[in-house]
Amino acid sequence: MDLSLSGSSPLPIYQQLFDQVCGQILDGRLKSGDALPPIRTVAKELSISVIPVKRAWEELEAAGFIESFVGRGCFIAPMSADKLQRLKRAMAADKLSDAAAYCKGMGLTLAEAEALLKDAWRSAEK
Amino acid sequence: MDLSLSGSSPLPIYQQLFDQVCGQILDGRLKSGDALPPIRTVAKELSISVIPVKRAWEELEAAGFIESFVGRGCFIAPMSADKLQRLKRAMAADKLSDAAAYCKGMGLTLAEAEALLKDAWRSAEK
Amino acid sequence: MDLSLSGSSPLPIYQQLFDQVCGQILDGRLKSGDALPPIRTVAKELSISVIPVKRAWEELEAAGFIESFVGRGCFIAPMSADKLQRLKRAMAADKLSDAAAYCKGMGLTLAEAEALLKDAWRSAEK
Amino acid sequence: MDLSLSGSSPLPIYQQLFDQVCGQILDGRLKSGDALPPIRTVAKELSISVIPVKRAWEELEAAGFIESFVGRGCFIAPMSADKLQRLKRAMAADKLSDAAAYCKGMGLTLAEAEALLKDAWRSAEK
DNA sequence: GTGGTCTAGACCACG
DNA sequence: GTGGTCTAGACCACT
Repeated sequence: MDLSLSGSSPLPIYQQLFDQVCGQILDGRLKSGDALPPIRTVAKELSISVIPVKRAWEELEAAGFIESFVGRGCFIAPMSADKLQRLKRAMAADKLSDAAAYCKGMGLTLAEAEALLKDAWRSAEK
Repeated sequence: MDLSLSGSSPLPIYQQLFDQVCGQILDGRLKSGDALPPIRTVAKELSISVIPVKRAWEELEAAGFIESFVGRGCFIAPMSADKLQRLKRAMAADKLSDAAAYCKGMGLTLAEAEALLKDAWRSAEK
Repeated sequence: MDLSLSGSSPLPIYQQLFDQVCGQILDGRLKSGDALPPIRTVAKELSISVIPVKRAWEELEAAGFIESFVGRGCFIAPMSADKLQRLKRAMAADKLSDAAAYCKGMGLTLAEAEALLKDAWRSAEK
Repeated sequence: MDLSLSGSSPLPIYQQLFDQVCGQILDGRLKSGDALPPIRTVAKELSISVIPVKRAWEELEAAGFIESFVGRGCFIAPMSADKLQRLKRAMAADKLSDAAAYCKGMGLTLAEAEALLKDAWRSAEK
């Protein structure tokens, strides 16, 4: 379980943790039933207090990504591959929809937006 | 000059105001030389204090979008059509770049992303 | 705004606060737009830390009962009288449904349950 | 002896076990003198540790529902049909009383509560 | 002044 | 050991 924090990020710690765990579930690195490390362990490894870790885990639970059990730990919630796939597409569509609305508002044409998307895709690393 | 605030938005008030004025400049509703309403007027219309309005105007001036003259008011800064155009494309490209990186992280292909962009474009109102 | 804590209650502080504010919204003592007292004030009045107060307010916001604005305070969220009414009935129906399922499991008849409900209603104070 | 655990329940494991055994005694599936399965057997079947099972059995004994004999096992305690009946009604009345108080607090009338109870009764399966 | 986030401890119930 | 709740401070951005 690799987690890291960016001191330069404007996002709060708990948000960064949420995003990373969420990402690892969506991209398959974490699967249903996998145990998350105890919050105290994560806190110690990242040299932060338990509070932001706990908060991240809480929001993950509220979002249905994980389940927590007192005395046992936290686990990735059961989720069908199909549901995962739909979630991923929905989130991606959401981001693109935002961008599309913005470009339209700026007076760009669909063709221009597609060209920009292609450029961005190519220059995106990883 | 129509400005509005969203109570549900996580963005601070001054940021919302900045974005709206900025957007109206970029999409042409506000042109070089146009006068901005006095901050007290805006504050009264939106039922907020002058402080966030003042801050929004300040940041607009710092970003070069407006110019303020004590005793006369604030005006949209002169900007060549060409510069405006470049600014617009740059901001749109930025948004698309973000979305592209996200979709790539989610494992989507460029073709899938383009399809989603087209869908979003069609379903976008306004 | 009267809030109180029961030291003997098994419920956590934040839960007690949530229930009380929620109740005051549902029974009309708090109306849309009303300001909630600042969390620090509540904490001081109840001689507790800000944490449980903040948590209660957070859950109220997540549940859609209130809205919070940095620097301005927290306010009862706009909600139509109709929606309020529906919410109240839904919550009451939920409680009764639980009780009904339990009584059924115990082998009681509907008539017996109704008789017990009437008794309870009469003996309920307030 | 069928016992099951709900991962989504907020109740601790020992409590869930307690409730189920208690319920089976009250609804007649378990009768005076019946033997309870050994805690190790239950623990293995439910894939949990013996600790919560042991605790559930202990609380059942403390509540007078079962008797345990070292080396022989645990058995449902003798209880007159009359006492059982009274217990059942008392517990049902308790639940209904809670619900009644809640409905009253919400401003519902007795007639409305009865109507909701009837609805719940009909829609309750099992 | 407000709420939002955080540190560095602590105690509790549960397993 | 685990997570859940809490105290008593602190700093930050926003109004």
